Amino acid sequence: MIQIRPSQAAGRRPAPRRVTLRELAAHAGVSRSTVSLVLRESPLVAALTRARVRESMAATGYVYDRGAARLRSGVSQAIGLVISEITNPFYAELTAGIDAVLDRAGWVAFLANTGDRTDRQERFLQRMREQKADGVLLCPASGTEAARLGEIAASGLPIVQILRRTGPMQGDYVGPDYRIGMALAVEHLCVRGHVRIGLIASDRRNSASRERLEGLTESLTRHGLTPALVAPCESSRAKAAALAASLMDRTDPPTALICHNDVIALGMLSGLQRLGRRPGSDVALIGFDNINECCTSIPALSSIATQPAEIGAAAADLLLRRIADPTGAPEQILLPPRLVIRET
Amino acid sequence: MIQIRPSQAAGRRPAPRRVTLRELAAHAGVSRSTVSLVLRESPLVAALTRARVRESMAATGYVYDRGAARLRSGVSQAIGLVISEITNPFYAELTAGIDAVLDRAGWVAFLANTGDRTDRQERFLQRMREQKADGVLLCPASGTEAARLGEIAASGLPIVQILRRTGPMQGDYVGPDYRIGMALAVEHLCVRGHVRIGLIASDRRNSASRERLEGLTESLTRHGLTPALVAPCESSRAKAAALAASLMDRTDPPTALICHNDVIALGMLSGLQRLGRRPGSDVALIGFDNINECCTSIPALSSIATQPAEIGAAAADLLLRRIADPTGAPEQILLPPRLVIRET
DNA sequence: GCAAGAATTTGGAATGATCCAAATCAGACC
DNA sequence: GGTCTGATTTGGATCATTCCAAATTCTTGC
Repeated sequence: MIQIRPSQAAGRRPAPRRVTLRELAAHAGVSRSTVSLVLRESPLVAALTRARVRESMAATGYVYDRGAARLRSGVSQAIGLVISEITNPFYAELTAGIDAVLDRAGWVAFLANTGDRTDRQERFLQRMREQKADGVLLCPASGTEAARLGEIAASGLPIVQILRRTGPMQGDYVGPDYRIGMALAVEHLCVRGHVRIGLIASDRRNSASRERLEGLTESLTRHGLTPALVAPCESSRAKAAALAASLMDRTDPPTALICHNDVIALGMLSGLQRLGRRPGSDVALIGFDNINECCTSIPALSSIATQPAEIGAAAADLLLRRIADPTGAPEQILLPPRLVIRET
Repeated sequence: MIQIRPSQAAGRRPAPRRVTLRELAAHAGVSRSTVSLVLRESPLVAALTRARVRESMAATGYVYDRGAARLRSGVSQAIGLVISEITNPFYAELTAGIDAVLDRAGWVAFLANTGDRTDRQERFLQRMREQKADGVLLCPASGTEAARLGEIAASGLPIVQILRRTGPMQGDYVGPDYRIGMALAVEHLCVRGHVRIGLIASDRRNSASRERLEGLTESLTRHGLTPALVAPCESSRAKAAALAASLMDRTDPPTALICHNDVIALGMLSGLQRLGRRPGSDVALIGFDNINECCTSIPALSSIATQPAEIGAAAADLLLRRIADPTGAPEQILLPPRLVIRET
């Protein structure tokens, strides 16, 4: 797996050796230590010296070697980002929010897309330890064991979980408040007189699904109701569209559907339409996440807005704080969603 | 920017020091060099010795330090991935394709989202050099200067461009064959008797836009036609929807529209519908990229399929080859699109 | 039992930065 | 001029690995 001497290819272009800190120091006529202090913006060096070193940097085209620095200092300015399903637009927005914060702070992120599989996740976490990332933002794949994450965290790699949390929620976590989201949706539907409300759910083995279901049940209970149905569905338009028929064939079909996310809701939307049902009048339909597409679908999809970019930003922020202070008290940050009512 | 001693936080959890190769060697009763060879799967070591070292690895919980290895060997097994617009589903698919290849090969990627701005791109490329990535997959931001990329490549950081290419296309590049895509669409439309065919375009300063326009013009010329209109539009549903009215208000409105990408096409789709036009019968509408959403929009969007995951995989493949052999001849790989006709 | 050759194993130097304690420098004051 | 003090600057050790040439061990044939 680790390559030995990857065919060094007897450089025709002779791979122009980089200027090192040592050479830079010689060029500026100061010691290595002084240059190092300048690089790290230390206030210890005299203004004049700093200026001279800066000039030499420009003149020689010096490039800082963060890897070498990391070896001694222990800080790599890099984190891992583990996403379970990057092709879902929601995660793309989340990623953009994270990326913006990291860029501003001068950090970089390793990206991995697990496809919600624990083996890929495990492999990637291992690589993060090998690369000595300073921390990891993790949306744990369904089926991740809390104990395993505990081990990794204990080995000195701070983890902030996003969107989903494993086990007894004690570590750092940032995500939407799914319960409030469900409460908003249920409230809205009950006011309109809906009584048979169903949930198109997802994999029960992750907290994001469980919390949605619990939120729904609690909210319905407050109105003296129970879920009319709970149908699991993979997160894909096609699967959701296909599911529509079997739901509507029932003897007592639901009058309102809340979907685990917008991808499913949009699939359901077109599935229902192909069956000749008109979402919004025949059947109420509410998605989750409020991705861009909701505004332009026909009819426009109502959705519970979870503000992925803000969640990403808050998570990145928290991870950087945790890296700076590994012993601080764990934080659980829940961002309240809003309900965006459109035509369905 | 570079932090000095980020508040080492007087470890309560005492940050369990990692086992080093030296300690591992002692545990296994061999030399550092031998352990190093085992780690790199060298055939030089005796099977028995290898087994012993492997046992010790498991027993001590050793974690390879790729950063330290890189310092000596020069290979980091990490690359940079620079995307211009991650929230576009097309790029998300592309990223997934890249990620799959890298994962299989045991590499990791640094991710950056430039938002199509050259300053962010420049900043990120600088960080890649500091982190000593072995290479970069780059979708150059509009306005990127070819000379700048040349400099960077000459400094020893291999670059494979994806989707867009700057300047005289001489470096490594992987992307769809936009011209063929346009030819397919034009052919299809002309056969149906369309004569007034328009293009909803994008920023002209990148090759992906220029090649689309050129492809369209060439294909139309072969039919003795010229573009009925070329309207620039930002890559957003809302902007595209808003644009619809002004297009249809013309005295001689186009009967067919080809859109720069599906995001724009879907915005246009709903914009047209709100104006009371029926895409597919009143106006032909063809998108570009064939993202998932095309199948489930109502009416289903016809689109030129560019197979992002395959492009990503091919690009990652090429970059790994280029890293292994920096002196090889540059390759330009164009993947032929297919036309997927649906309801519009 | 020994030489030759192949198969393994090894220790010192190197990679490019930071850390740290100690050295040097510059003023201020007597 | 000498001493004290605070501000700068410095060199040697160190971080965890690989490289390389040389040393050691094992086979084989006579």
